[in-house]
Amino acid sequence: MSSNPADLLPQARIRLAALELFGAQGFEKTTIRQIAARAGVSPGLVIHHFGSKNRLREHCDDWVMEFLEQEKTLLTLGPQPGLRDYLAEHPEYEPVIAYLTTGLREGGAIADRIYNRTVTMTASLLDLAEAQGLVHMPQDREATVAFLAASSLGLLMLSEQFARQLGGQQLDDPDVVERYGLVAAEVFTHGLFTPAYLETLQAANTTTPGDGNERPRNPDH
Amino acid sequence: MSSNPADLLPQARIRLAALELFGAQGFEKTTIRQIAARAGVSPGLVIHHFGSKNRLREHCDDWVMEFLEQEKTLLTLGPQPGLRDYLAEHPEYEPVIAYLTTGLREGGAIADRIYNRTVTMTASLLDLAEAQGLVHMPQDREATVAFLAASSLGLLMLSEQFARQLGGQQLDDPDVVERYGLVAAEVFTHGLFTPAYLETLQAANTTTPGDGNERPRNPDH
DNA sequence: GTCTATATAATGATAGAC
DNA sequence: GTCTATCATTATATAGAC
Repeated sequence: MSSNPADLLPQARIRLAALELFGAQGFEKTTIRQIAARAGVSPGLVIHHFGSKNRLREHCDDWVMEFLEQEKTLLTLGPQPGLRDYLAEHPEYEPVIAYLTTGLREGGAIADRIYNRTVTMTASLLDLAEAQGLVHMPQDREATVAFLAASSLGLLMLSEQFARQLGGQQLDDPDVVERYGLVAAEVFTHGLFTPAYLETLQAANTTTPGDGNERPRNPDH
Repeated sequence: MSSNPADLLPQARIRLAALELFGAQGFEKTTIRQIAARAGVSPGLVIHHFGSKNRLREHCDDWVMEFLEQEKTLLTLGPQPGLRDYLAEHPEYEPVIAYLTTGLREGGAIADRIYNRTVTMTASLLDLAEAQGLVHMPQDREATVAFLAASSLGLLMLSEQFARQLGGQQLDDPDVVERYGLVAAEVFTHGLFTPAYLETLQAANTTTPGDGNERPRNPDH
């Protein structure tokens, strides 16, 4: 991620190449030969430095998580107006975002780490907003954080389909950013359903659950 | 999916075995030999009936989408109280849900089909709710539908991490269902942020975007 | 540290007997 | 339709020269 890849030492070039390929193609579809070719070294050197393909993945995982610790802003970015310009100023973030997205999709250890990191970040941002009186916190704070974290990361995982429906191709396309930003703001400020909706749901929760009648009342659909 | 797998014809057993394995392990990690073993046939017969591993996947895709057309309720299910009992009554849905989740994660053709189907379903449900006066629709209806569809499917893709944080293991665990249901109802009814939040965001959108200052105002984080 | 050459294993797909 | 046997390819990982 530092300046020119050709200036990096072979070991760093290998890690960078692996990071980019894992993020773009996924772990399974990426071969050691591809990584070696992109890094400009032999396949044998990849194994010599990292032991195995799996250990190379772990190194990439650690590297990305450490990168996120230093660049805390990255995990707070959603499809809001500033995103496009922010990414334009920091082109070295793109492979990291691809790695995060692919890592979440593939599951495994890195997905848990990203999710947990997002939860922590979301919680502190929510604390900040609450301290400024900008939020009226639901009773279940932990569930709120979980819901927000899963929603934002879920949107990232579905960014391709989401952006396409909104007339763009990427999450940071201007049209996508504007339309999503306005809707999210509206929904998260005024809500989407009338209070009558909430009352029927709460009534269903206090009565016998599982009779099947409360299903259509789910506000998530 | 019909009664006992042993009663099915070999071709149907192969399709069922492939569906379950693709959903549980993903397409890449599943081998033709595994499918054949689970279906109780030889690897050669798998190819003889479906031509190739990729064509077998396409058959599974088509089968699942057709299944969804008949069982429309399935795609409207979120982690609400009725889910657990509903799935208990229909154990044959579990492999389908796993296939949907894994298919969304792996991307490709099936992910688009699932997303588009969810959008259609979400739109009609929103229409229904609006007709009953239960929803105050944002200006951008299409973006609202896209947001709701991506949110619910994103939650499905992250159900493992989400459920774990809420003290469960699956999306349909009682604790998870109850806590999520209440928070979602609260957020989607009353909203999460104060109107001041919305005003600052709209002000940022009408002025010059991309100065970086409107980033922390994103209500999604 | 870096390379070439190769061992070893597993996979998707084919061929042909029954 | 169903099987066994096998081909051809590709992958990770190793061994050893330089």
